[in-house]
Amino acid sequence: MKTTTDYLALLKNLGLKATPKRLALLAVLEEEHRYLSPEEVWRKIRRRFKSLGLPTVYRNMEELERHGVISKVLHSNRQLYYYFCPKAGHHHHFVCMECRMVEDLPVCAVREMEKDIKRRIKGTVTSHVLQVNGFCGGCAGKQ
Amino acid sequence: MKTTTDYLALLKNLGLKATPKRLALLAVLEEEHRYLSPEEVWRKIRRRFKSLGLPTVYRNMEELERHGVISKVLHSNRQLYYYFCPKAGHHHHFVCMECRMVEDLPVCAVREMEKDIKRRIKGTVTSHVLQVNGFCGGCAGKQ
DNA sequence: CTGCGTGCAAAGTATTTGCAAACCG
DNA sequence: CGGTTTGCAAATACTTTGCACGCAG
Repeated sequence: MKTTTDYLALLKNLGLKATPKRLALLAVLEEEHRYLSPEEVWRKIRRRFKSLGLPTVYRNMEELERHGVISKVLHSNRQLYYYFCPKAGHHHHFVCMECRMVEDLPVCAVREMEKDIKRRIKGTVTSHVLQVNGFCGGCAGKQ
Repeated sequence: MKTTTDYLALLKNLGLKATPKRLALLAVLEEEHRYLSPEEVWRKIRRRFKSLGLPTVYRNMEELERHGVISKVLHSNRQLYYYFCPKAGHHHHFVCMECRMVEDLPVCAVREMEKDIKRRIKGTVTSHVLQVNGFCGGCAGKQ
């Protein structure tokens, strides 16, 4: 749990203005500790303001993703979902398909594969996508 | 390169009717050896028939993907792209961001991570997504 | 024949864009 | 004050759906 001051500093470091809407967006995403779509975020915070447009939420989430504050979650319906990403540095995520909880996975096995891959493709690797799906402890029990 | 007979058998095994349109779709996807969107496939084969609807291509590609004959490629624009997947069994892909070539990666690092992951999340892992992006031998040289 | 496959037209809907007004620093 | 940020409305465009007809097995 972060304080408003933390978010202020976070945004300032990125050269982004700390508007009330950005702060609310960040707070909701972090509190939930689950991935949310722009519309879901919008539903959760819109009433706190006299007006809040859905495009604003889309734009802010996209911006924050570019800066690595939040990260996209892959979903089979190919819609946009984001997760507040507390961990810095390279890592990946486990995503619970039931409750949407996301957990950081500090290990990255792809790094270890890269030498093999480079030899095989005789090219360069610039990025990779990795996400592990399943059921978290709580949800696996209920199955 | 497969023959029409190969595709006939392939479709039969899946319980799908071997229509001329399905055969053309499969042949194009395999020949290209690159990922293509439904619309791109449609453009390439529509003139061979007196009529061919884009929805038909969407439906067939979705169906073939379900049966594991072709596989989805992740793209930053979140549109649908498919790749004809010659390799059977569990594997992942290297995708060239320049020429769209896809190459099978027989190694799966995630399998090795799973024990670690399961301990960490105390849940169950049901699936994972892994894709390596970069530039293939030919395209890396041109950069 | 008989049920899967397809064409066509139409809907759906998440996401994006443009521009003027509001606001943070 | 000056450049961001936002609201609103509208557009975009990919993808999906419904239904009647046609064709593969």
